Order: sequence, then C-alpha cells, then structure tokens
Amino acid sequence: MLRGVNLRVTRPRVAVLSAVHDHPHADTDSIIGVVRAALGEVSHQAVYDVLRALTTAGLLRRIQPQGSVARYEARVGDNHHHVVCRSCGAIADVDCSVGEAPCLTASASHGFTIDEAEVVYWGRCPECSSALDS
Amino acid sequence: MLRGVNLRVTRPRVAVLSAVHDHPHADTDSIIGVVRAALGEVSHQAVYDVLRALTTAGLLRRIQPQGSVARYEARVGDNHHHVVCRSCGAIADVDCSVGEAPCLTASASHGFTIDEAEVVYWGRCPECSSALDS
DNA sequence: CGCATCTTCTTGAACGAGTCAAGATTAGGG
DNA sequence: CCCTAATCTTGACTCGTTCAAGAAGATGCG
Repeated sequence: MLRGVNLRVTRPRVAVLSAVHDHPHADTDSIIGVVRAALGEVSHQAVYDVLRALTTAGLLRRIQPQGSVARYEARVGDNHHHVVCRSCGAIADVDCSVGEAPCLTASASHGFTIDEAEVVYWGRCPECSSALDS
Repeated sequence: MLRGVNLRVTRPRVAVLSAVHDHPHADTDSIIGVVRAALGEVSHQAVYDVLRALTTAGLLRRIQPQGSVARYEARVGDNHHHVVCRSCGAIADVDCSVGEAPCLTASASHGFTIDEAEVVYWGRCPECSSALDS
C-alpha cells in the first residue's frame, strides 16, 4: 500500500497509517498517542511528517473544521462529506447527497476553475441534542 | 446598526465594521491595518475582541478555509458560499447553486440535527489558472 | 450636565498547533 | 554487504490567537 505510492516502508509510517484507519477523524495528538502505544517513543515531528507525506500521496485526507485542530481520515476518493457537532466537535461521515459531485456546479464561479466541492454540515450529535433537551 | 444588536458604539467597532464591509474576506492582520489607518494606534486585542463580538452578534461571519488564517465578511444570512484558489488563497463569493438550502438534506445524518451546510469550492482563480498555462 | 457603573480597550504575557533546521539513522537498490 | 538518499530525532522557533489585569470610555440616571 505504501509501496504503491512510492514511499519507503518504515515502522512509523505503517503505524500512522493503521492508526488513522482504526481511528477515523482523529486529531494529530491522538494519532501520536496511538502510534506511541504501538511503537514506543516516536517524535511528533515524524508523525507530522508522515501525515503530510501520506496526505500528499493521496492515502489520507486532512480535514479541519473551524475551531478544530487538523484531523485525518483514510477514506479518500469517494467524495463524501462530514457532519460536525457544534458542541462536542464529533465528526461523522455523510455520503454525498445529490449524486457523484454535489454542488460542483457553482452558479457564478467568477472565472475560477473549480475542481472540488467540500461540504461541511453543522449541527448537533444525538448525545448533545438530548443533553440540550434535559 | 451596532445598537440594533445591543452593542456599545465605540470608534474601534465602527472602524472594524466598515473595514470588513470595504474589504470582504480580509484576514485579521489586514483589518488591523485598515483600522489603524483610520484611527491611529489600536491594539490587536481590541480588533480580535470586536471581531468576536460582532461575529457572535451575527453582524459578521468568520470563515477559515484550510491552510488560511481567519477571515471575516459582512454578508450574513443570505446563504452563500465561497470559492478558494488553491495557489493564491483568493476567495470569492458564490451564490447558492441549488436553491435556498443547498445539500442541506444529507443522505445519512447519523442522527445529527443539522442546521447549516457550509460549502467550499476549491480550484484556481483566473490569474493563477493562466499563470499555470504559461 | 455630571456622576456611577459596567463594558470595552490597552498592554504585555502566554499558549499551542504546526514548522524549520541540523545531524543521526535507516530503508532499498546495486 | 555497502552506499546514498530519504526519513527520523531533537530542539528551537514562528505565528495566530487567547488570557489577564488595569485604564479608559460609553451609557443611563439624577
């Protein structure tokens, strides 16, 4: 999998990759924690580095809703979006609601060449919703 | 306008508000610059404070595409979205392409109560597009 | 108009995510 | 097995943003 994108196979890389697979939408700190649990001491720099390398290679996707730190997920290339909870910051996946490329045709694009539409739904997760009612 | 939302009318506030009106999508630093040009010395803290107050009051909207610092705009409540240039970071407004509330109906919302859909289009602005061709 | 009060601004320090840089390690090809 | 270039470690540092304490200013009332 790493070889498929011309990257050397190192222990930190394998660990980061499986960490993200096992913990979708995890922030960098959590990933560092998981990786350290698996490998022992690993520098945060290495994790940042690996995350960037994998993101650039297209194996990971970086998401960063407002007011949150960077998070990573392994689902790539399937054009899905995210729901973010306004109170607790939980993130869930949402499949594209209107076909293959949702809203990709902006009405007035000002001459921009658009290649991607990113959608973030804001609301409250079930837990926070019911917590508000009580 | 400020009184309408129960905020005291101070020189920094007026200056910030008109700065954002005149410079849509400006980042905080630019706003500080504009405000200082108008008023003389103003602390960055005051600007941050005012921006937050106005955002909370609903007079401004804060946007923050990935890899960019916070930006503010005065168009609120009309459900429009943004195109962001991948190379130079320029931002332009895009009216909602599919009616009042675009994509607001996610297919599988995981029980989330959704109240807003935020759309960011990624691409290249006319300048950067042609710069790439040459 | 002047005063009391509470909000807002100034000053200065602190925080945290992320980045930069230099040198030690290590994976992979020959 | 060895060489070379990519990768990891260590540690310092940047930059946007926030926190805190005290001074200044706006608003309402007499």
